[in-house]
Amino acid sequence: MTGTPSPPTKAQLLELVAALGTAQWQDFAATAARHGLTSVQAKLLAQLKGPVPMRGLATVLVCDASNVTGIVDRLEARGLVRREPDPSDRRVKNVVATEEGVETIRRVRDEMQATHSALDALDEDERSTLYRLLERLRPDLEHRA
Amino acid sequence: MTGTPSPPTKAQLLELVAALGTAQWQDFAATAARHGLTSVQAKLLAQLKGPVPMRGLATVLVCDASNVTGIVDRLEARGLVRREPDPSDRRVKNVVATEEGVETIRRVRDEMQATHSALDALDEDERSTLYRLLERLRPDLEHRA
DNA sequence: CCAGTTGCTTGACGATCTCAAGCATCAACG
DNA sequence: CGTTGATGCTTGAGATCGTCAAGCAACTGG
Repeated sequence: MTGTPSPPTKAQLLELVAALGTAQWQDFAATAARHGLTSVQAKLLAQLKGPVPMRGLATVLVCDASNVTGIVDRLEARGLVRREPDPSDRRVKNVVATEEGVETIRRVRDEMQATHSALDALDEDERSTLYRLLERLRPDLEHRA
Repeated sequence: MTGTPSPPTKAQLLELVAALGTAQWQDFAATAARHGLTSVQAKLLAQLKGPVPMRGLATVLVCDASNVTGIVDRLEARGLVRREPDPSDRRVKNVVATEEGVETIRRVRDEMQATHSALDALDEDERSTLYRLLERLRPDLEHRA
């Protein structure tokens, strides 16, 4: 009954991965927009588990430091983020999410309905399998970029 | 030997999917940049299997039609794309990739090294499994957005 | 103390994005 | 027909995002 189910070409798999990445990004962007955030602002906010220096944000977001200045400016103007001096290096400014910032990004995560309902389509075993496969892709994808 | 390998929470899976989507997008953007294209220009070019009306591009890219005008303007100025009148509706302009445009986007696809080497880490069975799982995610993710 | 490096900001400029407004064309109805 | 409304595309204004070059402050290693 289960002969070989015609293995996908690398190109097909690549296209599917790209399509899903795009769809998830749209879901994220649309959800963030409902909270008055651009997708980049939401992405930055999502990095703030603790205090992070501007330079660190630029590295994570893979962009110029001067770009981070503007994004943090706008988030700070809305009270979602705060700049704190670094006690051990006076050049550094650490960015911290305010309570409102934390709450906002938590809501965005919770309200990504398309993504949530997609993952609900899988049972626990399937999620485990998917997780293990994706974990194998991670190192190559992140280090060669 | 293979007890339950601690099933990932939905949040963990979600984070992993997001991280991989981002990494692949970076790979795509960096590769496109080597050919003098922005990521958005490359993405638009990737849609052109045949003639596509401006409106259709706006739908696929999930953005305003006026935005497409500018992107196509720049691609056209570089000879990667052409605007053709639609024979059955004089309002419509169909966008077609020139030979150079086709060749350029083909190269971008071929040269996404991070993505290719990541997929090479999987054998054929694993790719089949991954493909089937991702296909199940697709409908929910794309339609609810 | 001095030279070089690093962290952040500013300013200039281009690309992306949305919205409102405008023009041309189509489609439908009387 | 001809008017009315919807549709496709472009233009212009204004905000955000992104880079680069330049500048200032502060750290680091002699």
